[in-house]
Amino acid sequence: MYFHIFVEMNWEKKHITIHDIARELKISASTVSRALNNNPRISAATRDMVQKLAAAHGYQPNVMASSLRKGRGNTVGVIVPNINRSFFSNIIGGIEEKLSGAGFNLMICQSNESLDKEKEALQTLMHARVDGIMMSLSMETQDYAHLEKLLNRGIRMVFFDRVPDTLAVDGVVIDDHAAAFRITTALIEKGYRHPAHVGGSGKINVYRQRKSGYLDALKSSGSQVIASHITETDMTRQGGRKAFREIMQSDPRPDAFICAGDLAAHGVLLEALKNHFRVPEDIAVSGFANEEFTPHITPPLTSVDQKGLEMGRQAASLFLEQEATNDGSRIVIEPEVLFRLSTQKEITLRTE
Amino acid sequence: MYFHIFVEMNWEKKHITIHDIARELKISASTVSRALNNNPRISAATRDMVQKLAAAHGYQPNVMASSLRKGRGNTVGVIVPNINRSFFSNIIGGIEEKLSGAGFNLMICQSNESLDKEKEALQTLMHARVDGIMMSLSMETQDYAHLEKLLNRGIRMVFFDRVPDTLAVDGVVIDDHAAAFRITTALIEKGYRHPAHVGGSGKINVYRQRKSGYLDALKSSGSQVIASHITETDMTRQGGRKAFREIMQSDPRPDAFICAGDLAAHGVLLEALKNHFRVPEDIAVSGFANEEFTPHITPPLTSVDQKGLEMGRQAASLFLEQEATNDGSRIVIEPEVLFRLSTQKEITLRTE
DNA sequence: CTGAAAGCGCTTACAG
DNA sequence: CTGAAAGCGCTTACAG
Repeated sequence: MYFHIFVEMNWEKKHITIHDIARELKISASTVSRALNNNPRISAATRDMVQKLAAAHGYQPNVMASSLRKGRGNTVGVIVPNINRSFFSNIIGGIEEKLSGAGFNLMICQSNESLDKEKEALQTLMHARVDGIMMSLSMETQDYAHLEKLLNRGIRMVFFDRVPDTLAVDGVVIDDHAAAFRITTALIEKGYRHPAHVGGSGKINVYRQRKSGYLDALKSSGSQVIASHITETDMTRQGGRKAFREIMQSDPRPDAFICAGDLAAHGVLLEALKNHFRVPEDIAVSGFANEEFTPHITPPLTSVDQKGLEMGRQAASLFLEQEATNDGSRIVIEPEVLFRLSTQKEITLRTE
Repeated sequence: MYFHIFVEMNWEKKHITIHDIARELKISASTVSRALNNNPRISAATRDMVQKLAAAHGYQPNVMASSLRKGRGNTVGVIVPNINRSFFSNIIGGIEEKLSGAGFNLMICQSNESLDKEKEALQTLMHARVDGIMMSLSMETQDYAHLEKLLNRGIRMVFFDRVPDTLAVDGVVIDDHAAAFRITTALIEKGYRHPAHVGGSGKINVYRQRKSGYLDALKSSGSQVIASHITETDMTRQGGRKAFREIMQSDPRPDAFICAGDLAAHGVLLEALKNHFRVPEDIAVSGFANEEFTPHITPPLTSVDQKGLEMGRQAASLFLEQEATNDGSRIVIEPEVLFRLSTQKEITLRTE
């Protein structure tokens, strides 16, 4: 009786190995290993026999052992600025979807927009012997020496959204320029005369793209570029409020704010309302990223769907297809502009 | 020359092992291993010598090898309903902070509030041979058989926020009852006569607690409990809108809505405004979870800070202290109610 | 098609 | 205080 219980507990606790299966089937562990891995040199009969017994015992390969032996762990590291922004968590969802199908696990790190934390995360991931790294740069990351070092060591890397522009690395981005261009053009067509631009740091590629999309739209519609209508800010609500106050000093005053981020756009919006401007009648506001809150504020905020899920999937595919070298291929995804009430000039007049 | 280059490349590519260090120092690999792990039986002199050389070479232990040998991987699995809710991402932040200090890595999975995905995640984590699991139940999880199985196998588990109430497991929760009690009491004191309650599924512990906090507050303030003022909904904006319409049918009408979630509260708020009620003058609305958007909508929404970071830290500490068995200890954290404009009755009268 | 053997890099009784 | 040896569970040339 006691013995029985003891055996049962062992059943529960002890993991079954290929040797257990081999012994039971009176074949070698090598054969079991091959059968389990669908090695073509194994007869169909033994393969099926092995796989059946393995399934019956609920055999699970010890990933540490196989990783150690194979020299790679089937894990990929992911670094995002922040996990709780819907854009990035969607990307992670897309990556996970593709990669877990291919048998990879994810190790997720946050840089919190800090270069030091980014380096730290890289450190951790290399330490964990990941098979590759998928990441988006932190805002602070201007210099790519730490990334080059890894690339030179032959580490597989794929970047998404925020890509080191001077490095020939694989990456997937959205067409930021097109999104900003489309918004700006649309607002001009709706009758807004002087769209302003609240951008992010010019050191960051995506923000440069958004700004140049805005500028090109002004030019191609024959509008004047007014220097005092263009500013840079950190992408916070506070930054947006400040940007609004500053830009509204200028003459002529703008009647639209194309913002490179949703938080800044929301700041602009709140400050505009606070100063008794009507949105969208007097002033239009648009953001970027389609954060969860954007459709639910008053008025709902025009923004850009950056296709995070899609981006994650594509980045993962790129990673899977990637050969030993990064050859600098770029996938560009079309963003979708979501026009909402905050840019809908004179809607009441429409019904006439 | 060529040879030199070859050597250099090897330097970059090949990971250095304890044997390399042993050879260079003319000692055994055992000693190197012990020195690196600060084994007290090693002389200070050799320890320092080894550690110095290891540092100089940038030695990094192969975690797969040590995991395989030790039979555990220094990884803990984390399952949350959803990674992009600020509450849960804060919890993850707290867990990471404590656990990475103790040398653990995190494997993060999302259940998406689905029991099936929760089981799948558990499967994945066991497969990866994690040393333990920290999790919050999915909304769908009513039956705990899958968890009991793991517990019986001796898997270390710590739960946070949504804890299986019939199992004697370690967990950390907030005092949901107290938060709901405090809000309800405060609203009654502010002059709201008939607070209604928009709750979540009664099958879930946290929602039961919030409801009973509401009920107890009514009782202790001598208010009447009106059955038609109490409803259950999924915690979406749509659910909140529907709940508002339903409850407003009843007689007497409520003049306040204590909601068990922020999205539902926002739905209530939007529907109230749409129907030309003034918030907070005619109707007060409060939420739960202090989601990012709550301070920024109009009017700002009273909500409850669930102390995610703190909860994550405490859960991680519990995990680290935990002996082989789950003994069912519960840590209860005090939430903080953040009163905002949405529950601020007759603020204009205040100034008289 | 199958097996015996070596080895991935570490840790840890065992011995001294 | 240190070393030789075994072994964690797998994979994979090598041999047949």
